[in-house]
Amino acid sequence: MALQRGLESEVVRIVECCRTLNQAKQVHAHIYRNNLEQCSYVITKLLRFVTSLTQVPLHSYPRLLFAQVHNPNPFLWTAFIRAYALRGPLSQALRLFCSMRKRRISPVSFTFSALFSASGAARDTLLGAQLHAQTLLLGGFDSDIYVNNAMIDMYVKCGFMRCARKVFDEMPERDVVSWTELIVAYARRGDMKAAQDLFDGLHVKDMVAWTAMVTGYAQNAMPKDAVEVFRRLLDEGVEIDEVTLVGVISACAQLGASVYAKWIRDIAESSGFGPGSSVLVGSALIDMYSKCGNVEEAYNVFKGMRERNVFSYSSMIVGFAIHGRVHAAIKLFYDMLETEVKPNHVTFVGVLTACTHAGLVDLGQQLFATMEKCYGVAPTAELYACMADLLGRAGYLEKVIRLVETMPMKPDGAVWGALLGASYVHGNPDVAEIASKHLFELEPDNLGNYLLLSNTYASVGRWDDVSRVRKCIREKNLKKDPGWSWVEAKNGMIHKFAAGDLKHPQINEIKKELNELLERLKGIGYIPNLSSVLYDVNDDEKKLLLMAHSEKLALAFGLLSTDAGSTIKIMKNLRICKDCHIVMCGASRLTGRKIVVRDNTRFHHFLNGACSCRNFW
DNA sequence: ATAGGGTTAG
Repeated sequence: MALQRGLESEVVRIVECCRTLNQAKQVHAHIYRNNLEQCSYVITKLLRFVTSLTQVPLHSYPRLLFAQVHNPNPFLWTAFIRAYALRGPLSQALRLFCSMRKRRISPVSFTFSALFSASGAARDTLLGAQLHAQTLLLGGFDSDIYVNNAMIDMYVKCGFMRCARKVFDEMPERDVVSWTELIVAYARRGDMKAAQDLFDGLHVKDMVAWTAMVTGYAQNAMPKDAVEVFRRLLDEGVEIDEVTLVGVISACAQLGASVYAKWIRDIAESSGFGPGSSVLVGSALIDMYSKCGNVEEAYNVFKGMRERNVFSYSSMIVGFAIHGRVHAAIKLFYDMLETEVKPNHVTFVGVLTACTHAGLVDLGQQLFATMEKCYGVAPTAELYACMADLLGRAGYLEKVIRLVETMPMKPDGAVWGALLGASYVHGNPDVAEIASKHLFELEPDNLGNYLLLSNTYASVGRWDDVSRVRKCIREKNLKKDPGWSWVEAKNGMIHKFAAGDLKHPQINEIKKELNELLERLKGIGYIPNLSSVLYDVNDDEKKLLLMAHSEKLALAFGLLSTDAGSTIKIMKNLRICKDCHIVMCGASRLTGRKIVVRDNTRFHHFLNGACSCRNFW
């Protein structure tokens, strides 16, 4: 007996060396020669290997392996069921499970965890619940930690949070995996409060649990909290890996400040996950640098990567596009086509955005038309929105309407929003009415849409319509998002300004600097652009309101607080207005400074009186 | 055996 066991484990060790199907078949012959072909243990190992080869159909050789054992034990059954559970069809996995039950063979916990995982992946709630009932009927499984964890995962994937929570609350013993599964589930639903409460109650936090919190905050647009959690994780001496880094890098990208960028880059490099060694970290850094206004450094990271994937290319293309480096974006796209890396729909979002910013309608249309046939990328709603923006901004409003009518999915807010924006730019209230009618249904509380419609009316002097829309805004009690701007001082400190904000300690100096700048600008022909004011007030009041725009305050502070010759970096939460854009152009000429403004969608690089967007935004 | 993963328009 002992001799037999020794032989079994020796053969199993040989099985574990298999790398190809042919090798597996040779080992199988060896198994025959040693009379081990009925041994479930050995065959289970071999079956696990051959079912991991995705090119081998399960009904061919694997099925033969399984069928030749007369009395397969639960582990062999499970290995075969698991293969179908993972690779499908799920119905076949169930059929096998039923035969196993008919033969009165008891499943093991692994059998259930495989089936739960498959029903979760298939979002098959009914099946999941039936299997849950089975575990209760059979008994003994309700205390099994693997089975319970798999059940939590299944309910979470199917969207049944309360069932998942009930399993969690009632299981006699939980491990860090059970906790993390729920933390992630709450974070994905946007409930960071619940996630944080659970996390606080977890006593043995490991790297994965910490990472789930960092990523959760980053994904819910709470970058400061993400960075805060990451700092605490470092303080506690928890190990980090590339997944942890990606979460916090994404948070730093949202913060958009150079100090955070430098801080996390150093940490990434010193922990051995620099862009040279990790595609994941490298791609995240590309996105971060471009969102921090440093597209050159983004490109340096890109060039320094040993391996590049679709995320690296897409992030870089999008980066070039939002910085107005249109030709760099398009060139990189064509370079990418020469590599093994296949573009996806985000790649096309990037290259189409680049076309939009340069008004390259023909190229954009051609790419959009051939995208699916040549590159296997099916058009998504986002891509239709890009096309609506491309055509609309170039003035082809009817083409956008035709595009919307023919798109295979229901047009979303982005598509109608692009059309409304284009109607405003081209002063077409009739089309603006069509777009806003849909937008008011899809996004009833989005003030921006009402303002765009109202301003489109105003631009052609339809004042009755203007007051009608304004009345509607009042009735709905919609409030304008306060405009904020941030600017980096010399030491990397971030200073925040609201429109008309007088609370800054250096406000008097700032006002003086701004007034002087505006006077000098008037000397070279600057006239305040009163149509940038969205309020119905007299011209003097409009001039005052314009002067108080947060980006102008930020600009003045930037001029005061940074060295002559250095770049001024401003971030803002709303779209930059025409008047501020004119002022930034002029200021870059008068002061010789480079000014970079990140508004809510893209970057403007002002240098020597011109903007990288060529006044087209 | 089970948990954490980056790029997206107006």
